[in-house]
Amino acid sequence: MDENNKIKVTLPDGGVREYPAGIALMDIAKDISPRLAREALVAKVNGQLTDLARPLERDAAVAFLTFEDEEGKQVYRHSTAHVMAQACQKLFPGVKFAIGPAIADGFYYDFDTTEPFTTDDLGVIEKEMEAIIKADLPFERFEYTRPDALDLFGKAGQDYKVELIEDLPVDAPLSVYRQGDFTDLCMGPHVPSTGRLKSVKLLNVAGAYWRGSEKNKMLQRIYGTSFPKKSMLDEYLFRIEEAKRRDHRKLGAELELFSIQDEGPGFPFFHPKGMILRNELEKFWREEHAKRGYSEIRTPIILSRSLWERSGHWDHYRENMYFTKIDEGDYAVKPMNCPGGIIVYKSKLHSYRELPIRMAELGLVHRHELSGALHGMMRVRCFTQDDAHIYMLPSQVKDEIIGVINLDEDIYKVFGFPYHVELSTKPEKAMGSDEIWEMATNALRDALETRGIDYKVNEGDGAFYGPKIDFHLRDTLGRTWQCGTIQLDFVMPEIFDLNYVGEDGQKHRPVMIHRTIFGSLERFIGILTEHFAGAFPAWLAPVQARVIPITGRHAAYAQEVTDSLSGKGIRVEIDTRNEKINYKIREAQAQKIPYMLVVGDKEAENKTVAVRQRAKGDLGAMPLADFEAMLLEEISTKSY
RNA sequence: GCCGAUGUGGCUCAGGGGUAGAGCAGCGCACUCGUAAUGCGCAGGCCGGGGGUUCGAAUCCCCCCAUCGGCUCCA
Repeated sequence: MDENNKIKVTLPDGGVREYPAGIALMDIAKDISPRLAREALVAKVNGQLTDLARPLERDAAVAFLTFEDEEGKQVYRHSTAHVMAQACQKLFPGVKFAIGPAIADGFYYDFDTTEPFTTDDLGVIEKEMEAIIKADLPFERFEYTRPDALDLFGKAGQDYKVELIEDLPVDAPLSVYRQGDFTDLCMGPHVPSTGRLKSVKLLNVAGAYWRGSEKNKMLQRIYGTSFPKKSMLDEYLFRIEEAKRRDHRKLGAELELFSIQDEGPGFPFFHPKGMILRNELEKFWREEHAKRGYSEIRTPIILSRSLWERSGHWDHYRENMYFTKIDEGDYAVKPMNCPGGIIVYKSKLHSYRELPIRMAELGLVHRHELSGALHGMMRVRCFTQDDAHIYMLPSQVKDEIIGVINLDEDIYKVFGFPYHVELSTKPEKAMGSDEIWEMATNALRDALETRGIDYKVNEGDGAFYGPKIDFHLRDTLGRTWQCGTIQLDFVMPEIFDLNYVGEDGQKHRPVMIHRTIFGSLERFIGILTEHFAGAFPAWLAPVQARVIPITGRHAAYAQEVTDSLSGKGIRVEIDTRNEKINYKIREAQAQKIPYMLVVGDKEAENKTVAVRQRAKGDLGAMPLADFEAMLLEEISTKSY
């Protein structure tokens, strides 16, 4: 390239600048502004993330990314992961490196070590990282041929890197990054030098299987995060602490909603207040389903082994099931409701005129989840699915799927939380031919596209009998949990020889949908608790109002108010304890009761109540009847 | 199930080889009070369970169990 050649650089603001060909991106940043040079972490050249040290040879659109940009942030964290790996290389000679990506809010790196890391090691590693950062080592990029790279990492004993290279396409370009004495296979890009990294915090260690398969060796994963400013790190750590305060397990105990006890790991207890919440949800659910032409059934929890053999659960789901013996016979506790529901369908002959049949069941299922997987109400070993099975003509499939999607959206809307949708395809352990799976998967995809819903594909994650659309909700720490699901099934109707009588008087095979909206009452209540931080909307609140007499003198009027509210179907409590008003309010606030009704001399005299709303505070006095009307309206509209 | 951590009264936590402490909650008494903690007193724990070391174990060691954070799995 001729030194005298000029190239044109187009910046995001549309401005065009000329530079000599071969100029380093960093020098362009410096030319634009010293501040940009200081803050830029990486460049985007024609949409391609690129190290700042690399030269620019021809005309290009260039953008400089800082920590404020999502991609800049990822590069920052990824570079931090490399620094952590370098620290581990020094502290734990012989350690092997697997992968170390940036993730939401941080990064991790997986190591193969002779001794597992302990929490104490984190501090030591952090110290070493600080030294590396202080040394301000440049991140240098090198291109390698495949044989050279294999030789480099092979000689270094880096088996995982060798495996990674072997799995790359033969003609793929290989890049290697080096800072100081640490060399890693990496696509890059990276920040210019380790000195760019400021506030680093290693958060925890965890075992993680190589390539995510439990068949592989368990590696040691260290999670951490990093920020360009200490204050940002502190704020992040504070946010995590904040989030823990909304943890449904903590709130469940504090608000006396539910609990999990040592006597029943994974088997939740619903306490009186949690039952109110649950019953309200069920009531709402029944209303919405009745409106949409669903009937409701209930099937037994224990059914014979032969049924589970026929359904395929025996072959595909046995390790998750509980078994029992009755007299001489083998039985299983149901892990799913479908076989029971199918028996109901088969109990009589069906005409094509009846279809679609939408049969719902709040079914209690038991599944043996791995002990380490249990998580509050989010993952338990017995739970109530708000299940339904839809039996339909092949021609009705698309409309029925869309109908379920609409129901999902309508119901989630009432709670106002965000969700995302995934489409899961055929798993390894599956029943049914590829053609059937293909057809079913296309039907789901088609319905999603018709409704214009954004979704992500989750390969191999379908149920063993069919592909599915999943609705994922977010908990307070950002973890997502599958709740609603729509599973299209051509397999069960076949195995169970389901049929309906068609127009032609002949038997035909219906198609089935398995679906849930809440997913499970338990998980949904967990999500709901965290979403509202325990401050449930009035229609769900276990106690909707608490009457607080100022002194014992006002107990009679307080009782009158309580009786009146209670007579109108409002869930109300009275606090006649011999305590000061501040104390009683504090406690009612802590219980997140939507309304506190303070009554003293003035209120007793005027037949009013002094209303305090848990979020808005003191609303002043109003006639009791007005308050009742207001609250009843709030309840019936399910406002939040 | 796997890796790491944790387990002390209802809750939050201190103690760390010599036989258990605080605050809050609970109970009793006094105060009769106007929008987030009135004061005093009382009661409450075989320190997750089982083994071992020791004259002596909540404390040290081993094995379980449960929980927390991940991995895997899933509603």
